[in-house]
Amino acid sequence: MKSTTRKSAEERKSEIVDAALKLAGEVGPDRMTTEALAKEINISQAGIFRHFPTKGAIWEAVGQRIGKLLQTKAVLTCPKNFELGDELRLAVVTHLAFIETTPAIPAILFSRELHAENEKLRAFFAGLISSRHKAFSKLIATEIEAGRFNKSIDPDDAAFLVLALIQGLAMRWSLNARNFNLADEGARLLQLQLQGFRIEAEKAE
Amino acid sequence: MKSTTRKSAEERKSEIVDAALKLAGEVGPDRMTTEALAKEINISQAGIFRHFPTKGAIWEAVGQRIGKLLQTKAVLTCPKNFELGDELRLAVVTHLAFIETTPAIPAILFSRELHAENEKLRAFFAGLISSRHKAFSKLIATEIEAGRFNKSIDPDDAAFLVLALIQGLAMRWSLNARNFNLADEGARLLQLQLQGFRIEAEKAE
DNA sequence: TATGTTAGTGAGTAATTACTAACATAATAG
DNA sequence: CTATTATGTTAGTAATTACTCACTAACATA
Repeated sequence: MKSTTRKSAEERKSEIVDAALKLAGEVGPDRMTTEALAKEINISQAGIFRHFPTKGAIWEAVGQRIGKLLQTKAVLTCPKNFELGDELRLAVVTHLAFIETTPAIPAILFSRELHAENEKLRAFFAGLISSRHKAFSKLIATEIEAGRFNKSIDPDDAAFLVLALIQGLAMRWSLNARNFNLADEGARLLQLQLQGFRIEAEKAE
Repeated sequence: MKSTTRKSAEERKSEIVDAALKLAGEVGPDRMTTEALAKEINISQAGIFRHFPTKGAIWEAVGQRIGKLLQTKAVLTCPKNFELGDELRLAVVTHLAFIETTPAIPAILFSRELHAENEKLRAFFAGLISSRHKAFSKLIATEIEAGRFNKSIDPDDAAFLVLALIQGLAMRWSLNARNFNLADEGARLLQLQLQGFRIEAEKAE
């Protein structure tokens, strides 16, 4: 196996990022070595460094990729004709479904790479999360203006609760070896969460 | 510095665990090497292994220590004479204050050690969290029975929301370089969270 | 004081891993 | 067809790090 067809740098780069995303989810971000990456796409370990100068650069590319995916998924599913007031729920469930198909996301969020080694990556993810927070906050503000949510609620704080719901759930999912359905569990909890925001909670009985 | 007074194994073990807890919070759990540990308590690196057979064993001891501390703090502060209905809030704020003084906890929760390398440690922390969940659930059930919380609420789910609040907040704190007050932020968010559970939320105007 | 035990050390080892250097060949432009 | 460039390989290196081993000195006590 010495000579086969070669791929363009662009294509290879993309392959490497794909593989990184896959392995980060499967074996964990900190066990994703350049060796493992190389094996995954059938090139030599040194070959990786033809396309990325450092491993950190691979992580940054992975961050970018996740950012794009998140946006794509969010945009793709959002403009459907859902009854007003369900946009928030839709956004959250979409997000959870995305996490479920891309388990590397919480894994990276819990990784040493992000928390200790790669300041750039940390800042990038902090930005991603912040932008989600803003989006949730805006949706909640809309609900309040429409008189569906209690107007004493601070949209930013409420958005933090919703974000925490997602992150806390992701953490539980991770600690429990991903052995339950994220989107289902999330939908149920969100129901309870949003009920607390509503102006006329259907108080049973 | 060749010979000084020696310490008992018990004492040294305790010192090592203390140092591990400290360093895990300061430099991160996965950067806490046996070398760093040894330096922290002024013995040789090899000396560490007189007291623990493997590094994993140190982590397990750290887990135990955290478990004990958590229990101590929780027990110490709980039986005060707070107005009924504030026990839950007290429990959460106490927990957050504890995390704030022991930042190794969220750090460990996000560590590779826990998520990929040390199944025993993962199980231990999963157990810790589970027991907190049960405690919260019980407190919430009490509130429901007392007619202060909406009786349509599932105590387990509500407890998950409260736990998620803590964990999500801890994660934000971690990602933001711990640059805000955990307990304060938590108290405010909890207010909003619990307001949603109450039977007579003070709907402003 | 002799003796066994235990805490501690200094020097090393094996494994891992990001990264490099020298060389090789496919693709491609002139 | 040839020269160049881009993609790839093989074989390393330096650093890190958990862990071992042979040995020593402090301590207890018979």
